[in-house]
Order: sequence, then C-alpha cells, then structure tokens
Amino acid sequence: MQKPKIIVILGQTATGKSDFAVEVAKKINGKIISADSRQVYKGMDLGTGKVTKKEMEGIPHFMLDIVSPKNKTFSVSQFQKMANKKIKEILDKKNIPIVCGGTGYYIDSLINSLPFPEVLPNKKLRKELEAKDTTELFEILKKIDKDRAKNIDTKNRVRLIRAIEIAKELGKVPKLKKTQKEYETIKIGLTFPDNELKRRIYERLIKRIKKGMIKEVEKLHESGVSWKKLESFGLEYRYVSFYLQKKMTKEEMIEKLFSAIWHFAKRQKTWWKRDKEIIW
RNA sequence: GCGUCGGUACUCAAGUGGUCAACGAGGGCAGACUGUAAAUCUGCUGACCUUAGGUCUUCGGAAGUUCGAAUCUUCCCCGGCGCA
Repeated sequence: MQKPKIIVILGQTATGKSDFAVEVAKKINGKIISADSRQVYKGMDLGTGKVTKKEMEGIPHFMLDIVSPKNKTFSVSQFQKMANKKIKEILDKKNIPIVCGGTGYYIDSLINSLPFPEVLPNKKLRKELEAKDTTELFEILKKIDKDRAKNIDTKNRVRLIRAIEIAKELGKVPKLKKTQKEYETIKIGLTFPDNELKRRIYERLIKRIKKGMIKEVEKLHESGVSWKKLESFGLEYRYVSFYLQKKMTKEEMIEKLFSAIWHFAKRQKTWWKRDKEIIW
C-alpha cells in the first residue's frame, strides 16, 4: 500500500515559511498544518509571527489558537495527536497537507511517528523533584531505571524529572524503537546566509515592536497569564516581560532579545543539520 | 606640570610573586534532545602537535630584580580623575 504524501516546509525563524506555505498551498490545493510550539496559543500573535487572516489568503490553517496560554500547558504529544487527526481529515478530502513550522521536535513527532510514553505530567511529583538538586535527581533515576540513567543528560533537570516521572509509573522508561513512518514526506527547507538572516530577524523585531508587541504581552498578563508563565514561553514573551517588570530597559530588551532569537535560530539549524532528506 | 587610579585574551572582567594559557560572564563555534522543545542541557574557545598529554608565545611597551613575574622596581606610551 502506498503511504499518503505530505509536504513539510521548515526552516529557521524569519525565513518566510508562512508566506511560502500559502503560495504552495494555492498551487496544489493544499491545507496548512502549523508546527509551531507557540502559535498554538490564543492571543500570542505578534510575538510568534502568526499569520493573519488576510495573509492566509483563504487557505485553511490548523493548529493555531487551539489552547489558552493561561493555565493549560501544551505538549508535543498533544500536538502529535491533534495534528495527526487533522492530517487524516485533510487526506480524506483529497487535499494535500502542508506541515509548516519552525519547531523541529513537533515536525518530527508527526513525520517520524515518535512514540511518547503514555504518562501524564504529575504536578505533585514534579514539584517534589523540583526541590532536589540535580545530582540527587540523577541518583533517584539511577536507582529506578539504570538503563535510562546510562544515556540521559545527567545535568538536565527537565529531562531527569520527566524520566523519573515515567519510570515511576511504568517501572522504566521504554526503549526507543524505530517506528513505521505513516507518511511519505517531501521536506523543503528555507534558509538564508547568517548575515542576512540576522538582518531579517532584527528588522522583523523592530517591526513587531512598532505593531504593538509590547502591548500584546501586557494584555496577556492583564488577562491572567503570570509573568513566570510568560517568561517560560521564551524569546519575545520572556524579554518583553522582563521589560514590563522593569527588569531591563527597552534598549536592553531589544539587544538581549535579538541575541536570544539569533541563538534560537542557530539551535534550529543544529536540529535540522542531521536530516539529510531536507531539500534546502 | 605634579599627584593619583588604571591599561589582562573577541568584549566585559577577576587575579596582585610559584598551584596561571590565566576565575567568571558575554560573544563565537560545535553538539544533545523518550509529553516544558521559542524550553532545557553539554563541550570547546592563545598558537602548534591527531586526543591524554606535551611544546611554544601571551597580561600597554622596554629594561631590570628574582631560582621563578600578569603580579615587585625603573623609565616610556595611552586613558580616567584631582590639583595647578
């Protein structure tokens, strides 16, 4: 049986993925699945560079504005489930799904059918573990799951905590195994030379501020999203929050934020470097 | 002109006789990624030798003191401040 085909458009931030995806969609009767870990949140628009209704040019977009940033936390696993459902719906209607976004992990969760252990976040346990120091966490993991302890990042608390969480419930963290890929994919990567990308990032940042990005973050906070939460979203939400709390000046915010976005872009590059299927 | 404080690697900055190629931070480079992924985390970052390790050249410049100097002395150059 032939696998259904999907198109993936990926690339570093500020490379013009969204516009390109719309162009492609128009030509081939496609529908767009956004793969962006921050655009899923309602009210986070300017800061995430979410496409506007007008920019969509009538092409349906999915996985945008599906959860409130207020209390719920979103995760890859949820993304995977919801997006897969959408992809199937699109395929059923004989349209071509175009997955477009900058979150490598989210994209891979779809096209590589990454298996996620069915263990929900355990708030109480996490809080408990949060209080312990990192070596202690590692010791705990070593005790309950030697195998996972062997190859985990011993200094990465986030990973350690999650691993313990899984191991406590399942006895051990399941071995990662190769899964059958569900789709046949064409991966198109958008890229720019570093200097040019830097320029684009900077110009876009200034433009976003002019358009009211600071106000957007302020509004989110007023509507009940805590500073802590906003800071955890990273980049624009983190640094604008710092500024709004008077932890830095506006100039400092722009400088630090620009640098952070650039670092993020480099991390994205690292993620995709190993994927030889991408047509750049 | 006199006095005074300072000049350290790409940047900021610690060190103030040996343990110093020199703490730390930023930046740069490379990388990881099992339900937070715009998050989280790691390694390298004077030169040369393939790594361990070794060799060499560095702390404004020059000359000294010393077994040994980024650290002490003298002179010079540059900057801040004070007095003239």
